[in-house]
Amino acid sequence: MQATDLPSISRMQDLPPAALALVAAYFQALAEPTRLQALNFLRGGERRVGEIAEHCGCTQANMSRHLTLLGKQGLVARTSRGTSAFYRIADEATYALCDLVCHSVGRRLQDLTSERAAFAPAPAAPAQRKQPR
Amino acid sequence: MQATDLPSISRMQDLPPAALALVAAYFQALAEPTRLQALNFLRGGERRVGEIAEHCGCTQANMSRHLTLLGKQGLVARTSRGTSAFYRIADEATYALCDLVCHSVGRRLQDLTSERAAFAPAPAAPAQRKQPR
DNA sequence: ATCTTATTTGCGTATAAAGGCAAATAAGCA
DNA sequence: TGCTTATTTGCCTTTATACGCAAATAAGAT
Repeated sequence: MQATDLPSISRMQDLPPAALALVAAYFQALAEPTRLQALNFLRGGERRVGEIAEHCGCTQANMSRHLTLLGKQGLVARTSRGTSAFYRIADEATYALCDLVCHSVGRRLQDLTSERAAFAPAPAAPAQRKQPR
Repeated sequence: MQATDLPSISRMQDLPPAALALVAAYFQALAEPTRLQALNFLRGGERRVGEIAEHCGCTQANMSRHLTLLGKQGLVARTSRGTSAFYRIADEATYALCDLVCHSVGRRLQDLTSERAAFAPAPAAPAQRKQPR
């Protein structure tokens, strides 16, 4: 039973400015290295908070917060069994999304690298850096 | 002439933790409603800073900053003609990316809406809100 | 050269995010 | 019940971000 008149919005162009805040919050959830690392780790399947924290090299408390945030954006889902809490990827779009960005970033990294290579034939001692600061 | 051994990384799984910071920065650029609105606007083609600012209802100074930030992540490109600066979408992935997120967000909005509808048959006076806060 | 328009930058401020640490909560087990 | 383990929450500090406003810069036009 469908509730409203939102036909599953598919293009950002169609969003009213107010709704862009939701999209921004979604991106915000992905805008943190530790959270991305956690998501990467969760590709291996459901994991406990402690495991994830250890893998990412941060405290359990912080990882708990990160996972809560990801959960609020629907990126991960939580199940508690016994005294443990298991998290798993909940939004399949995450994969495509991250890979898409990785492609863009990778391409840009490559551009920067070859650009730098063109300016500095000798690989050692990057005296005058050519990075975008 | 290809410079390095980076074969255009395509999956985030393959990224070393250090590189995740770059991906995070990319997402961070998209994690702001005004910037998303500006990107939306730029779908119509190249625009001046002033135009974009007006469309988004913010000062020119702030829009200039936003666009600079988007530029640093390779999302937009700049061309100056006369006394004006024109910006345009530079990363085609942006479209796919935003639409992907809009789909996820839209679906989630729909879920929340129908969930709320199930709990509160009367549309007025949301006394006990059922939002995720 | 001076003025005008468009854009960018500097600086101060307010708000949000992340992490450390300790305490609170929850679920099993002796 | 008391103990243990796992997770979450509260409080604080630090750092980053967004914005307002004024001043600086850039490119034309008179």
